[in-house]
Amino acid sequence: MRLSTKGRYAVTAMLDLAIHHEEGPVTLADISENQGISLSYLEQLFARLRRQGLVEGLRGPGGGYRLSRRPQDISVAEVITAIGEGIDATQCEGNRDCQDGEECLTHQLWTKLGREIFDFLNGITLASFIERDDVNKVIQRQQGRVTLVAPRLGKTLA
Amino acid sequence: MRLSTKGRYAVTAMLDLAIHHEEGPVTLADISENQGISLSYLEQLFARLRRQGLVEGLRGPGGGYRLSRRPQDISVAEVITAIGEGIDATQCEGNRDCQDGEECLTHQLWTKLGREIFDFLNGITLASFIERDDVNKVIQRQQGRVTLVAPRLGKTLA
DNA sequence: GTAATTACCTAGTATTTTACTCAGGTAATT
DNA sequence: AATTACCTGAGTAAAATACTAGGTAATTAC
Repeated sequence: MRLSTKGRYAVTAMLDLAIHHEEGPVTLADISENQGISLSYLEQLFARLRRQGLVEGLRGPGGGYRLSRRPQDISVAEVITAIGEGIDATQCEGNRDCQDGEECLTHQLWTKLGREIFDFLNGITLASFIERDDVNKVIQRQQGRVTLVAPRLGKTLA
Repeated sequence: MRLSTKGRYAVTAMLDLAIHHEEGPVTLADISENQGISLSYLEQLFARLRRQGLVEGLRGPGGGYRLSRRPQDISVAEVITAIGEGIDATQCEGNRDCQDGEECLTHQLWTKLGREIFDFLNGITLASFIERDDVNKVIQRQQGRVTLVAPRLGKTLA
């Protein structure tokens, strides 16, 4: 289990989609502007998310991306693994022979801990995370603010 | 909250120390051989762990590193942050002004999730992780094996 | 139809991080 | 005094990160 800024981008972008799940697709341009991520980088991330079946793209005006499943059916762990951060990456990857014909201590301990972290993140869905009071308050505030200041910003925050 | 192979090295090395906590200090040379990490790289990691007060080094023959605190008083989260992976690393780091004078959505969502992951890992101590039956079984097996095959390997697995 | 909008794709690249190597220190034990 | 350990800093190859540039394809609005 790995966890880097790349995973953070993917998760927050997916949360953005989840927030606007009822309102139709969200364009990457909106997410890019919102979250300060370059458009092309987002495209690369979403290419993976799409190949993993987490999102679907809709071309043309009014298009964008939307979640393939309901927000309550997509976990944070799924998003992180979808962009390729679920790979174990131990030196002795598949090998059970990394040390004298047995698994090494590193392998055993880390795969165990990694699985626990995965299980933990697998229990957090996009919906469960958004539906909290504290997070919800921020979303409401942001929506109000941006609608007021720049209503043409797009669906992401409008 | 970040989590990379660097963090894995640190955590597994600390677990190694925790396993032999009753037996005196463990040398980096032993850990290096055990876990397949270069000695100098380990020295760099342990320099940080020492500065954070998680371990203490004992020089001279028979020396090595040992935990500063009891294994039940050191959490996995502490180890990861000690080597510098606890830093938030959002683009709008301390700034609450990253977007139009307000915190951005990314910042809010991720710091929230990051704190949850931290709390989770903070609940796992070196002792609690080792004392499980399944992990313990592996440790026992490894100790038996190495003692049999190469008794002079050192304290780490002997 | 045509033009605009959006997804989608490929290749290249600068920067940072990772993981390591080397070369020399300093300090404590025997 | 010799041994064995820790410490420091500089350098470096490989990988990951984050981005740039330039296309093609599908859909919508006119």
